[in-house]
Amino acid sequence: MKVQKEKFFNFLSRKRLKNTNQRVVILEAFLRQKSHLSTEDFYRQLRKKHPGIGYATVHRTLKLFAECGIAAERNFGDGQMRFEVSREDEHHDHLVCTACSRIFEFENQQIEQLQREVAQTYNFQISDHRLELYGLCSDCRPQTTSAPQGASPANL
Amino acid sequence: MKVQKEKFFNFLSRKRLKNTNQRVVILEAFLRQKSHLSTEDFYRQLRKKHPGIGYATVHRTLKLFAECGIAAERNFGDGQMRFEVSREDEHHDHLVCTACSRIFEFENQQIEQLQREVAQTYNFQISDHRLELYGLCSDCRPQTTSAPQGASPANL
DNA sequence: ATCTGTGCAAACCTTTTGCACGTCA
DNA sequence: TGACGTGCAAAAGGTTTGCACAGAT
Repeated sequence: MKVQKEKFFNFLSRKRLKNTNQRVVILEAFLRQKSHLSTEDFYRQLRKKHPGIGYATVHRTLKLFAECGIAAERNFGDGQMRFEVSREDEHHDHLVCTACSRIFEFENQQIEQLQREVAQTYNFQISDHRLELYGLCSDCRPQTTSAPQGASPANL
Repeated sequence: MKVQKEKFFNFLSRKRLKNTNQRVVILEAFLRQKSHLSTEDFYRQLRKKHPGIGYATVHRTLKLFAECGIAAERNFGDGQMRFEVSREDEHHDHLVCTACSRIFEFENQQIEQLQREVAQTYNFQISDHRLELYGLCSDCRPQTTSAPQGASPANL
């Protein structure tokens, strides 16, 4: 996570932006964040430790993260924007459980390669892509083959 | 498109819903619609010929279409919901041009198969999926001819 | 000292809903 | 006739912005 911190601080000084206490707090909470939290959820979690912080500040800071490349905005169609830590060297896609709302990540080079081929067919220059599989995770699907590994109501 | 009409009318009678003039008008406009219009755009287009119709009616009717299976809701992350005609026998994905906003459809069975394999790996029961490739379409990309890949600064 | 950042509240934008009236069956 | 549908306007749910004060350089 050091890479991302440096990247952000470099971004700040390059743009003549200020390195405030709030930004540091939000940055660390963001990098420590487990998964794909919505701005709202992230904000609520943050307020537990830093009650004085404002939603707008969090929102604007997350936007800065996205602008400088350490965060990626995600939108799973539920009307909420989500942010996740973004690393340069890897791209992953998502499995979204429609029952418990948990989100799992996966990576598949074959699919990525086929996407490039599709793009070539259409003479399309890809800059980004998103692939999401919606359905029931192993904990939520009707007959779990083996033992459920952690019955968790999870988020919300 | 006859299939969809019948499907909708069956749906209406099955649910004891009424077959109003507005619903017919919206249904026909929807089936005639070329591409992935947002509710707002669809509504504006519809009002040209049917100025009396209300946004809420259009919205509720599109939801009915989705519920009965002749429409699929799409969300390309721009904060607007989009509806497209949905056929049972085919699934397609999208190429979204970030310059001209046009949306192209494609179908790739290999990718679909790989998705099923990924799901199996995670013991995930897929009910739906979405794959979108974002970038520049052939009309919008800098040089369509033979630019060596990588000569583009891309986004920001 | 200056210029940016923050927190609050309000604006915004799209989707959804309540309600009184109109319409289909 | 009675239940459902419609159109209007307002609510809701989320994101974004204006502004006056606070803080970083």
